[in-house]
Amino acid sequence: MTDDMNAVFKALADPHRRELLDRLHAHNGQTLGDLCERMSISRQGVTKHIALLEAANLVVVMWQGREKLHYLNPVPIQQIHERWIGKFERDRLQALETLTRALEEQPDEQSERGSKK
Amino acid sequence: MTDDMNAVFKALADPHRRELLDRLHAHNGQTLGDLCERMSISRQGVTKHIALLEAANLVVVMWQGREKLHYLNPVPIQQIHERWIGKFERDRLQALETLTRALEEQPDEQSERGSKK
DNA sequence: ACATTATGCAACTAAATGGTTGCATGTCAA
DNA sequence: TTGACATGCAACCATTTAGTTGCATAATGT
Repeated sequence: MTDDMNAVFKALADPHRRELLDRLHAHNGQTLGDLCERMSISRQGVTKHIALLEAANLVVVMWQGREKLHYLNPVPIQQIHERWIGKFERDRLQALETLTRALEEQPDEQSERGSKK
Repeated sequence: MTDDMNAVFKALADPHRRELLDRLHAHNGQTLGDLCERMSISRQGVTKHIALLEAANLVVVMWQGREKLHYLNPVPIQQIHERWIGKFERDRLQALETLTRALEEQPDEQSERGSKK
């Protein structure tokens, strides 16, 4: 519970997993079968992705008979926002200003090396 | 410029890269050498990470003589927040409530299979 | 001019990742 | 009880990733 931020960022890094979160966001409490529908990968592929999402605590599951119901847990995302994104946004304007000023300081020497063939 | 969200998420998935962003956040405009200090990996390792951060447009570079100055670009992070995190946060309470209600509906059958040895 | 400094590029390796297939197991319904 | 359904587990493979080392190049200071 201390710093699984890493697991959360890793989990968010894959498009399929973000898709799964999006689907749960659209309709919470879906079964594995539901989540597999119109997914381009196999059921086991989806299972593996879900395992990561569970490990990151982004998805919690509940068994109901033979069905596995999946629920979105928005808390880790909230934490990312608070612990990590917030601090960048906070100085967004200031950072841009710093960059702008820096760029203006060397109007002659721009990307001499950056654009070499 | 359309959807490099994937590149951004991927870039954020690595602890070293987040560390680099943190360092630039603490002190903008550092050189490669600066950023390598007290980093546990080699300079080339750092270079590779920075390449990804640049590809994701999270860091912009400016050459000044032989020095490469790095600046944090907070815009993509801002976009993540707006396009992706915001929508989850928005229903945070509602989603938790849904989960809570769902859990209460089956007080008998919890994780019968989930806890099998 | 020369040594030093700041960086880039390329080749290579090890490990992690994303995907598959095959088979096993528990649950439901007839 | 039996067959179909929902899912899990394990082995395997291909690709990507994170890291290294070695050498090349451009700018700087003396």
